[in-house]
Amino acid sequence: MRASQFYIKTTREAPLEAETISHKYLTRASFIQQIAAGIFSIMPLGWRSLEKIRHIIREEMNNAGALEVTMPVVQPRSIWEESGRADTYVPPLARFSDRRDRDMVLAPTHEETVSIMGRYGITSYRDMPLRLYQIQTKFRDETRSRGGLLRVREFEMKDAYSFDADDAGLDASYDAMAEAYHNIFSRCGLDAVMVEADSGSIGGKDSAEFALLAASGEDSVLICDSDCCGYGANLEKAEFVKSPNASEDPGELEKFATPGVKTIAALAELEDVSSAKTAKAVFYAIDDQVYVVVIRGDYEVNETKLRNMMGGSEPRFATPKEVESAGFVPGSASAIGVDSAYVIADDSVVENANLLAGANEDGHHYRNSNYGRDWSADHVGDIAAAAEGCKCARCPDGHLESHRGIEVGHIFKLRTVYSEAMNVKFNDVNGRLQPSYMGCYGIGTGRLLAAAVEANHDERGMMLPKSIAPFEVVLVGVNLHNNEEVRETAESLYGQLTKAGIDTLFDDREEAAGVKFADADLIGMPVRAVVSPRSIQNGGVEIKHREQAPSDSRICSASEAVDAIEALLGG
RNA sequence: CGGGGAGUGGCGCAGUGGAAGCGCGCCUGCUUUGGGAGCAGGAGGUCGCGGGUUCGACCCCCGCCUCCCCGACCA
Repeated sequence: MRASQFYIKTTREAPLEAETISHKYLTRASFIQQIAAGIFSIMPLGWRSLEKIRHIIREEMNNAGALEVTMPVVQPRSIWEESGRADTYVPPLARFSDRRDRDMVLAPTHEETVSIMGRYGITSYRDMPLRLYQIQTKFRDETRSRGGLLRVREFEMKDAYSFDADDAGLDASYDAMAEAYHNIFSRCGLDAVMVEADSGSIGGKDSAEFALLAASGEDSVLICDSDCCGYGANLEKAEFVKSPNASEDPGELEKFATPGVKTIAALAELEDVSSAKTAKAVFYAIDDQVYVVVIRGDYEVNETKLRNMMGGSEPRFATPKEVESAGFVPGSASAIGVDSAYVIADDSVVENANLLAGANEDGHHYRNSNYGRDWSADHVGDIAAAAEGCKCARCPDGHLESHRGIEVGHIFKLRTVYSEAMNVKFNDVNGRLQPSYMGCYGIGTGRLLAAAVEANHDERGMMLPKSIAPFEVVLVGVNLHNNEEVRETAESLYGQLTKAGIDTLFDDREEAAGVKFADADLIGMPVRAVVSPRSIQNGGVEIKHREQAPSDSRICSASEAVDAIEALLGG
């Protein structure tokens, strides 16, 4: 492609609203253009990168036995009523009425339509496995979009769905997809880690997300630092082994004055002990019932674990009013002596003796509170959030490292949630009607591109991996328009590169050399070849990799340039 | 939805109750060509929208819209 025939309009400055690196670079390099909050157009350069991503995805999906389809973005609301998600989907469905006043929605995902597609033809266990995928636009009316393409409202996603006759089949489909995902990310040059994830309120048993570790990520991911177990999970899901306090005999419950002490940190400091020697009480409302949640002072509550333990309803912080009317004194709260309270306890407070706890009296706490003797709970379990340094639950020596990650893919075992609701049923070997076992598998293509930029850039611009860069090579001509030898050499090299099947951008614009170099760095093609009076004087063509400094470039003769460039590209 | 910030040429920004400016970009010509060039001449703005105050509003007042950041939320 000749740059003079293409649409490249780079800018020196990014728009005011761009804050993340990927947003700035993708905008400055004219890959994307913002139209509204969380809504973008894709420009020719961005399109090329996305097209390469799509191509890789298609190949891997096809290899995994999935068939490509397209399902509508605009859907009748009635099918969402059938699945039961018309009113429960969060964020809210974007709705509108058509001219006949029918209720329509913009699809945020496609379980409903794929279920309809599946039930059309799946009548026997012999019809499965069936794996379908599409690369399609979604619209989610997020309460807040952010970070350029990292989190948007309208976006393109590859979503795949599997139908199987039983759990074993679902496991096989899920594993096939997980393998395809590993291949996709690796072929995109991205080091994405697969970590366990919570399956969310939609149910299902297993779920995993693929995260690209990057400081700008929204996700917290915990990964075991030991080589032996490979355990990783996102913050919502992460398990860990709690470190017990030194065991001691129960002491006598003793109330003491703690004027002005409102926090665990202050309490621990006053008594000169670790916060692990305290019991912390926090207040949640679940289905409008107020609970006091008691956890050891050095841990935080994991609301997802809490939700799952309590049956799936979303917990929220209780209001001060609710806390008071339940009989608690914030700052000095505990479950001790509040008989009417609903109590949830993390196992960390159950197993450790002689903790400092609130006395439910302003300015007072207890020493030596012990579970079972001084108070008890209605529910006990693991509701603690894992954090950096916690002991790994899967291996003896490992500890968890905390990372920020960008969620670029997510796979779920849905099982029969949708097939029951949407009536995707088949006759099994015994002739009995069974719901199909479904899975769903998503990759955000735009987010993948943005994540790749977040993970691969320097101060001059993007450094996209060759498999997804808009071009593999940029051929810069300097003095093309007034130097016959330069022009002939460059044109000839461009022809050879094209013939060799190397995706080349030939910068034949009438721009100053500095402009072309700056653009090449910003767009970040993996290899740069320069033909100029100087390079010819030095023996031919100057080549360098994007990751090399200009001073590390080298000269090769025009005849060996294609081979040298291929070598630099690496395979 | 709560908190904070911002809307002035394509982009980044300044600005004053009395004739809308600067840098970059853009157009023409000439000169240039190794890190976003030089000279000269040009084009381009409903100062977010609607009301109000005023002889006069980009500026002051009221209402609204939009965008960004933090939080909440995120099958």
